[in-house]
Amino acid sequence: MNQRPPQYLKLKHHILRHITNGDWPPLSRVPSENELVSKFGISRMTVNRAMRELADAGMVTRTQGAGTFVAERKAESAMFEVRSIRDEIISRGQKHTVEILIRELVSARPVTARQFALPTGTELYHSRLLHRADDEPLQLEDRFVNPVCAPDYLEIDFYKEIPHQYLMRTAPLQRIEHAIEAEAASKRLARLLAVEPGSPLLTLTRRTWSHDHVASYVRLSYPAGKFRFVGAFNAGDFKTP
Amino acid sequence: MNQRPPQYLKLKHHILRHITNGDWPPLSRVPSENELVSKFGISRMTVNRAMRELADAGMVTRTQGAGTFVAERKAESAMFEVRSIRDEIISRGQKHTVEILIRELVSARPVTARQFALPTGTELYHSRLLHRADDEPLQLEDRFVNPVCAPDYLEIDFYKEIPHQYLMRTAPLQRIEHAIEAEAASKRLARLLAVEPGSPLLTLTRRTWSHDHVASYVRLSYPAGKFRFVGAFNAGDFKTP
DNA sequence: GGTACTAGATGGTATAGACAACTTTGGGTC
DNA sequence: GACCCAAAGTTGTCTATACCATCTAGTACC
Repeated sequence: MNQRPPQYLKLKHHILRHITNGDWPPLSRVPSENELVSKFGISRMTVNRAMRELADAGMVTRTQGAGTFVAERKAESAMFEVRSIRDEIISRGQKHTVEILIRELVSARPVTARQFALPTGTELYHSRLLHRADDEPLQLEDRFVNPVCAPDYLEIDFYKEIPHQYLMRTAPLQRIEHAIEAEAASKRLARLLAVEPGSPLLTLTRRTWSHDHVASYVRLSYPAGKFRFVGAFNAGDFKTP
Repeated sequence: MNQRPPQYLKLKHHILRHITNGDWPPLSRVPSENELVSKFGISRMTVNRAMRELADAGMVTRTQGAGTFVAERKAESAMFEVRSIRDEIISRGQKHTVEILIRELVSARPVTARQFALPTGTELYHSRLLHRADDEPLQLEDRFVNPVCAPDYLEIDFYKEIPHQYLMRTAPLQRIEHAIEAEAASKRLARLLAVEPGSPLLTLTRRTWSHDHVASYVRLSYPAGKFRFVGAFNAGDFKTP
């Protein structure tokens, strides 16, 4: 009757599949424990464990008496949140403006293609935006997007919805890879960010996965002193009453 | 019989207290589920839930057939791991050397005292170490330590055990706060790290908590191009079999 | 001394049932 | 319509039991 993958894991994956496929959109209702009990013929304790672990992972939210619902913000749980630069600027009380420098369809160069694990020459969307806070350049965003994961990426009105928001909405995020480093500004970057050539920049490189493909590869560059990445981590629950 | 805090939480906190107090050192054995069942008069399923959640949080490790044991590496679970620079260098296949520049007891200046939430003038340990990889400066480590949390900090043989290891071993880590930024090298930093003044540095600032106090405040500076922080994050389990 | 096996201990999962706490809903009353 | 209240639905917790998989220690054997 019960086979190698435990029942609670099978149920977890069943739920996850519906969520990441998109047929259970954010905020929609997940079947109640008793419904799942009768549908899958497993006990309620087992269903409860599966749902509780999904809630711990932040995929669903549960409310006693109300029900279980697909969570909206999926990937923003880990430290060094993938936060929208627009939200960042606005929450500082500054004015956010964005300038579109590039928006095109390109053939992947070897170095870029390798990031996507795709053959050289594959067509990719490419955008380059400059974000300003109170009219001062804050972030230069150079982004490549896999057309398979976001077919109408070039059609977005970047002035209304920045790429980050679009991708979060469209593609169910599976994995994120970060690298943060410091570098000296090249002449081109210095000109765009209004700093001296050779002055320090803070650069975040990020790859995201969706539907088991690399969905995007982006480089975010900030002038030193104007931005920093922060995060916190708590061990266990660590309250000792 | 059962009161407001659920039984499984009471048990979790009971175990956690023994671990953070230090009377159950790392790798020591935690009572088996059946022992806890008879000791606390609760059912095994409840004990199992408590222990499973502690294992998920990384506080203990469990092995079927063997038992449950206090985990050794407590805080290295979050992304942007708190990894020892020595391990980092050695795992790159380079030679690690460390030079002790400062090792002293100081009265906290206002800006430092504020980081510790302590009054100005409180005595703190201060150390400054320079780590080299294959004789090239890689990291300058400027560290303040709360004597309450690590009384014999100044007595360590930094050549054998770098501060990071000592602190991990001594103080049960409760919380970590990070900030990563880029900066231009001051003359002093440039000289120590063997770079040009004004050239880009990557700087990590970190505070750690232990026993409900700020235990340490450290600034780690790296020459640009020689180091970067990497991390990854997976949503849910996200395998969809 | 070394090796192979076995019995016991331990954690991993699952069940059926129960009660409690909480939310929503619908009906009844004013 | 506005309000109150009871009923139904949902999640949170807990129990007692069961069977299985794995590891350990001790024993018997060579």
